[in-house]
Amino acid sequence: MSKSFSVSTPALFSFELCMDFLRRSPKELLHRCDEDGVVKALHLQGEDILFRVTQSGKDQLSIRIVEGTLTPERRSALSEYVNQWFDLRTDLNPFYKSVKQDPLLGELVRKYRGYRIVGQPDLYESLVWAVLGQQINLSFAYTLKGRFVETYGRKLHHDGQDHYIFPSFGDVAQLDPLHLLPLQFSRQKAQYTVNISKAFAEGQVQPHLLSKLPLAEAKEELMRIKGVGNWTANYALMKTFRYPDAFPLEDAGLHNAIRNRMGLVQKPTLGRVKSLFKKYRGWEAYATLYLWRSL
DNA sequence: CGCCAGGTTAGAG
DNA sequence: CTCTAACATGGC
Repeated sequence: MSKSFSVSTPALFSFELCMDFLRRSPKELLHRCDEDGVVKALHLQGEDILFRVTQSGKDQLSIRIVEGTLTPERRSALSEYVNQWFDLRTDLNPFYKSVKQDPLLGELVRKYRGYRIVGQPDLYESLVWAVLGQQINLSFAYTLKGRFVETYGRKLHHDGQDHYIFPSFGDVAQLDPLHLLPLQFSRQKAQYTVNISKAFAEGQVQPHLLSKLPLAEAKEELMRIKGVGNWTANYALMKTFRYPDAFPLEDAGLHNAIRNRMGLVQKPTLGRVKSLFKKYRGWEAYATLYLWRSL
């Protein structure tokens, strides 16, 4: 069987802009970018595989298995993964039309035409990553994630390079939070990380059930975990299940972007952000994405 | 005594 | 309901 196959891409999709996002930190261990594409390791149906995504033609992505076998089941799972990763099923036309004249977003959607939310298909990884990023700069967050992944994740060697797979919640659930302190986790981050892992391991959070709930209820479920507040729940639901109306309202970066674009001296209040976002109803996640991009 | 960063919790008022 | 301290450390 062939080692590669194609996935077709919609109108208004820019692989390059999504690649820019994937390239944003040199400390990222969970995928590796080069000039043409991205390589990622994944645990899929009982086997660790390594695959590479590149653009092939105007409206297609090519997926090639670098290590592992490509069965028909795996092919369809990978195709689904890539669709979800790059959000290929969303039609951006209605959004672009509605913000054409918008003072905050009009210019941004023209400048970053085709940019899509690069998702995080794994809810567990989304939540842990959000906790690691709480209240610290992104660079340090990547340092913490790198140590966590190197210490508790799995490693795939290929062609002289290491590729990492995110730790499993079952393994992390058994850790005493104290074990994470040497990685320079704060006590809080350590406790929150183990809390999340336990919630998954003990079945309190079941992603496939959660994804069927309305946003408010899904958020409520996630926020029962100590360490997952409104910001984190929104962030994870936006990145993993792509609730179009989920967005981290309290996000400092979002506030800075609004301040910059509106020429404000101070960051907007929560009420102001809420009211500004009313006109983006149903596209809050994408409005947030483009504002983040402007930073 | 420098301030803010892709926040959250517990406790006080 | 709103306000505050504590959490740990890097980057500018």
